[in-house]
Amino acid sequence: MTEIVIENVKDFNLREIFDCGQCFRWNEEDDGSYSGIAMGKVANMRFDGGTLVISGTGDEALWRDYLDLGRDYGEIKAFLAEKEPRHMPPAIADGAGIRILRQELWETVIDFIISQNNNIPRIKGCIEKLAEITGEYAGELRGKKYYSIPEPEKLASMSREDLAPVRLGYRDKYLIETARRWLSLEESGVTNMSDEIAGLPGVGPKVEACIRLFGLHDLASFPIDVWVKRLMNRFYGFDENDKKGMEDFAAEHFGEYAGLAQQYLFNHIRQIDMKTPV
DNA sequence: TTCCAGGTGGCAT
DNA sequence: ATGCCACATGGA
Repeated sequence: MTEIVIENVKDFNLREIFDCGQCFRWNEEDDGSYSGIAMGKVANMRFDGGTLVISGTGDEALWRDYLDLGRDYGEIKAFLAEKEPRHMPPAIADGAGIRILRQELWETVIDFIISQNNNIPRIKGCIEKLAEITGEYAGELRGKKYYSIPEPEKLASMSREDLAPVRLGYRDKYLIETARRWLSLEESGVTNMSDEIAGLPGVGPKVEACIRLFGLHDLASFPIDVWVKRLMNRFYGFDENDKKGMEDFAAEHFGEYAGLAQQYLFNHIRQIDMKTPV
């Protein structure tokens, strides 16, 4: 059990990073630290006064990359607040420690196919159960066993009956078909999967945008879901079905960091509506 | 009971 | 190109 200590970490908050809907496999412990699994490595993270302590498996380089510690988020926040001074500053203040993780592509494909027409607690439950019955055992931490997300080969070999305990609903067939498509793409020599995301079964415009943002770290990608429609209406006056208008606005005002802007705003409006339900 | 959740695919205009 | 609607599941 190694312990990694990283000091002088800025623009960083574990809850805002792990509980903002970009990932689904990290959970808060009673002591305020977070435990979870990524890239097959199990770890616990605690953060206090600019010092990040990571215990478990995986080396420092791996976690630095995953947490995107090489990027200056302060610079991006200043850029966004300057480009859109009306609602961006309070949104940034609400989630000043948000970062976009560098997650594995295949996992985000699985995650966001499951996310469609679903809510975050149930998405987490489905992914947990999927890993438990189809993934590889990855280790134990604080009395809890962790399992990795199944590889495409594994998932492609499963039937809907096999996946029934995961309670995926109608999404089970999308996962299986996507795994099979993924395999055949690999077998036909496709190396750049980023061109193949659109067109996978169960992947429409919104899921594709999430995969680009969270799985390919394309910070310009701007996913539009029910919450974003709500906020674009409330903050900027858009009709809720004017997706094109919202995309143009995001590109114009948030530019290459539209996806990060989306995360600040998404987090912000959820904070508001959780506290004061309409 | 009905509505909703980080929507998509299929089918009808 | 745009507008409906069924789709599984579980919590409010």
